[in-house]
Amino acid sequence: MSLRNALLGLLHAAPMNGYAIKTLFDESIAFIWQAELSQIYRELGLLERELLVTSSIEPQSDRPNKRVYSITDSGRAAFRSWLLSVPDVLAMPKRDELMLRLFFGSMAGEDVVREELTRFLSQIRRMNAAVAAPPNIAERYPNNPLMARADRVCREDRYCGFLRKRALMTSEALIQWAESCLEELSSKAAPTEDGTASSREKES
Amino acid sequence: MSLRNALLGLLHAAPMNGYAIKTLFDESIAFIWQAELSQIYRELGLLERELLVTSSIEPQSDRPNKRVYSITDSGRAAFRSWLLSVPDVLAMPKRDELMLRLFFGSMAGEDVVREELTRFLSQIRRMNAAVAAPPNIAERYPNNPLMARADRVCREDRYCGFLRKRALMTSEALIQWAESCLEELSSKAAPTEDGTASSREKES
DNA sequence: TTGCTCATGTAACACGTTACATGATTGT
DNA sequence: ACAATCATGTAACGTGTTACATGAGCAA
Repeated sequence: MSLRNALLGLLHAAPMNGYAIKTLFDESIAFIWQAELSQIYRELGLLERELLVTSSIEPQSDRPNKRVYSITDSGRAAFRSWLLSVPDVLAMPKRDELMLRLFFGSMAGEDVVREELTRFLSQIRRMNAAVAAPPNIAERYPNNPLMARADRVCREDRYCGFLRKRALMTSEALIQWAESCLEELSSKAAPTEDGTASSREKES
Repeated sequence: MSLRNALLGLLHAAPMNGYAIKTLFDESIAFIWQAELSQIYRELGLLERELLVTSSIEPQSDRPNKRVYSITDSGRAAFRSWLLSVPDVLAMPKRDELMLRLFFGSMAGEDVVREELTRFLSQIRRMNAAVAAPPNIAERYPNNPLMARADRVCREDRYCGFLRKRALMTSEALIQWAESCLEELSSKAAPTEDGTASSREKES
């Protein structure tokens, strides 16, 4: 139900075609929600069938025609009713492959775990930097007024500020965590000169 | 691909029936991975068809019979190859309903956002407490040696320690974040005596 | 000429959720 | 009497991913 409401929420601001929505997802709310183009097209089709949006073809000469979607009154109503009804559970369950891998870490061995943590760390550092100093989106899409507007609105919006802060705080916590794990791996069991205790031990 | 490897990993330790696996998921790795019973049964069926596990019926008199699954050699091989091949991307994309709701916070209004943050906070505090002082699982399943063993192994395992630490650090960061958001909501815009600036503003 | 951007879509598959059916035993 | 636990499963639906097809214009 969330992708559909993301779409309705974006269409609430302005009529858009699927491709533009995908760009918005990727550029402005990538760390909140993301979706594949095929998924967006499918969901837009469903929304149209349910009369929550309507579409019309906007012809273009040099480029492929656009199918531009607009939200309807019942779409607005559906979005509002989703937005205003607070769900009971807001702490979402986690399914994270790295965690699963770590859970079986003693079977994987120290080297593999170190490699995984190192990669994870560099990826989180990159996204932390991207959130701390967000690139100017408007500059990169000079002929796209939607992007410029979305960028400006989000920079000023109080709740978008909350989201940036959350991304910053969690990524910093994860950086600290991964660093501390790597330190512990280096400090203990690094020198295994004698053959008694190697990194991987078999379970009973 | 991850659920199947979670199953193979658990069966690596001991043969088990679907229901017991579900219990393990819920009690010991709930904050790492979770799955519905129907999903587990389906995946076990697929694994059996692909000869990565085998099953046999263990008759019981007073309770329904058990279908106990064991991992095969090719299952062990498949698990190992998954475990040892480090994927490129380890920082998983987030799809979090609360974040999406916050993104549209100015349309939802301050009261709704406050309610959402408050609920989120209490849920995260609860899970933080559960990780900080994990309940004794072995006590609650006195006739289940698998649970007792899983509990003991996980308490001693270095990588399970990493996982607990991660859950602690991220939940603490989220608690701080939600508290700071609620504070900001209370401090600013709490007294709106004059009608000039209300909490919700319409977009242009 | 190779590949990127813009643009729309289909098909198949993988993974996750919800509801339902069945039925004995045990605890409140 | 009612609910929970133990136990296995099916069916339908919802959501996310990957691969493919098509095609013009533009830049290195």
